[in-house]
Amino acid sequence: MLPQASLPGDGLSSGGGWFVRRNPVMVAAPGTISDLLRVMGVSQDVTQREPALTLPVWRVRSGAVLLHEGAVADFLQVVRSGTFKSLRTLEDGYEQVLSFAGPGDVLGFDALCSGHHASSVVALEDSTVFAVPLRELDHWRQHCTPLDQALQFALSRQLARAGQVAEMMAPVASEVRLARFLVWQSVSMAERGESPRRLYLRMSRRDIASLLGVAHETVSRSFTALVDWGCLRVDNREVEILDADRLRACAHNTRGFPDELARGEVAGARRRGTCSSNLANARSAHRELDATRPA
Amino acid sequence: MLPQASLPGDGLSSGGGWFVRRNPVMVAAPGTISDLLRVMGVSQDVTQREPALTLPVWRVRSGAVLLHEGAVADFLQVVRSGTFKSLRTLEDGYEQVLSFAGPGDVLGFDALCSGHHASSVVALEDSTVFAVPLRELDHWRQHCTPLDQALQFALSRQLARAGQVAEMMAPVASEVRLARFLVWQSVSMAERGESPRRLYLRMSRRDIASLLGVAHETVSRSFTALVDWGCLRVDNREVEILDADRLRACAHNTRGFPDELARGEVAGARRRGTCSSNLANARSAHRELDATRPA
DNA sequence: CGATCGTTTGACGGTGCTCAATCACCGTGG
DNA sequence: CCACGGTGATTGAGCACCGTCAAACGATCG
Repeated sequence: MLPQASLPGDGLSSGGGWFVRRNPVMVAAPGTISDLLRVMGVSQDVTQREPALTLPVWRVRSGAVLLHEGAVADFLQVVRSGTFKSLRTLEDGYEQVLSFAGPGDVLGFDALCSGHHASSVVALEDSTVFAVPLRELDHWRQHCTPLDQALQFALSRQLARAGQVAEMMAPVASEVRLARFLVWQSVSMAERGESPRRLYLRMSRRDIASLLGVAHETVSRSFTALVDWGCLRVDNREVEILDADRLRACAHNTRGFPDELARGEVAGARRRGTCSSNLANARSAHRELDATRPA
Repeated sequence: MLPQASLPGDGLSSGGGWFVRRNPVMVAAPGTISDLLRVMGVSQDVTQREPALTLPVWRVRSGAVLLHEGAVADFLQVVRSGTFKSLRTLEDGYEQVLSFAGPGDVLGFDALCSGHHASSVVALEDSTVFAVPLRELDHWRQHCTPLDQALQFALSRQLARAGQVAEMMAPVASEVRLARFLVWQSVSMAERGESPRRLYLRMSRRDIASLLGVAHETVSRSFTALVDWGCLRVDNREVEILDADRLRACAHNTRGFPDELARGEVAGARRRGTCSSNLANARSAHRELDATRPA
């Protein structure tokens, strides 16, 4: 029932069939620069300085492709409402999800260096975006300093998030990856002012699986494992975090079930032998780094 | 104990041990904006417009930590020469390599949104960087348009690369990941004007393993597998690509050894059963995407 | 209500992680 | 000069996590 997206009933549905339909995106009423800045986190009002500047707002239906990988880049997009996933389609049809984006996030910036989009972007629910023409981007950045700084800020955040995604793809137990993903989702929700305990996941198990680098069946199994361990309550895409501390402990641990929680309370759940991992660079050669965390 | 850190006797070592030591990086002669722009790929000379602007150049010895994860960010770095790795240290001491950076690449931009570095940066060989004070960054960007555009270009490329890294971490056979990594390294070398056939890897097997999301022993085994398949010749960190087409074919295939190469020539090397993968989003639900590649 | 897709659960087999030993390489110091 | 400790790279053996295949159930929408 997808209980409500962000912009219900826009009356533009256009009924046509799937991929033949030309416009997965449709133009809505234009927005102002102030609207754009607000969603990007700039409180300051610049209406008086640039009153006339407006830019198009597009509606994107759930499942529609906003940006096509390989297509020439015309616009930079900033999410106004809704949720998107960014993905690359590998040569054999495989889809690798790279990130999820919500209000305030920038889409399509990776196309600037080559002129072609390096990744596709698909709406996970009915959404709206600001479409900034690439031709005018430099002009606006030079004439609207808050916009420029907000853009740099968003790009920096996007790079930092790419690192977090790599952490979630790190070769650790699948339950740990899912726990990290849920913690990450939780703090994302909190940053947007929503409840960090009750999550409604907009993405499918497949998408989560691709982001975490596991099979989607494994995501299901990891969900039930976290439920068995008392961390969560799960009903399809609704997730309630019952024990945030335990979930975080699981997310921090390299492999499987955290040690200090293994005794008693969750009987018989312990099944892995080792808890230290040889994987990758644990305790590698950079002693300067180790020095920052004295034994 | 902790036998020596990054600076084998630079005179600054201050004898007092490890992390207390202040300067793993040393100041060299300052560079000009033109130098910075040149390494970032801007041919245009702006010396006449901004003749007086110079900025510090730092020397970073092999193994030294240029940026510390969690530290407050003072500078933005642009690689002038050498190679770096960027990594995040997880809570349990695990090191996740995020990317490798060479001349022209920007380091530390992920700190702009939070004020603290989201990742550490370590030199893989003796290197030099331009250090751009964050306080002056906006000023320079506004007064030197080529620098600003070069920065945006570099950031866009960095985001695109993050996607490629995710592809290399994708859950496919380990030999495929290594093949993708080598192809990626090869084109990187070609872009810098060096030979795409003969590679000298600056990073250790551990670092490669972390980037690919496998154990470092598996990287060794995958190297020997690619050698057995006739793709490579490997001597420690020197790699010669013998059959680029076959290597690319292996990199494109989802799992293991490419089919069309399996017969005859490499006898007995075939050992995997399936070649199609259920993993993640192969052929998932987005019909618009399929429309772009007609059957 | 039927078709389609998403989710869950089960069983099985294989890839790759773990542990371990060995070798090569290097700078150090006897 | 060679012995010595330390690091990195390689190879082998064993096992278990997770990918694959399969089936069943639930959800959604026409």
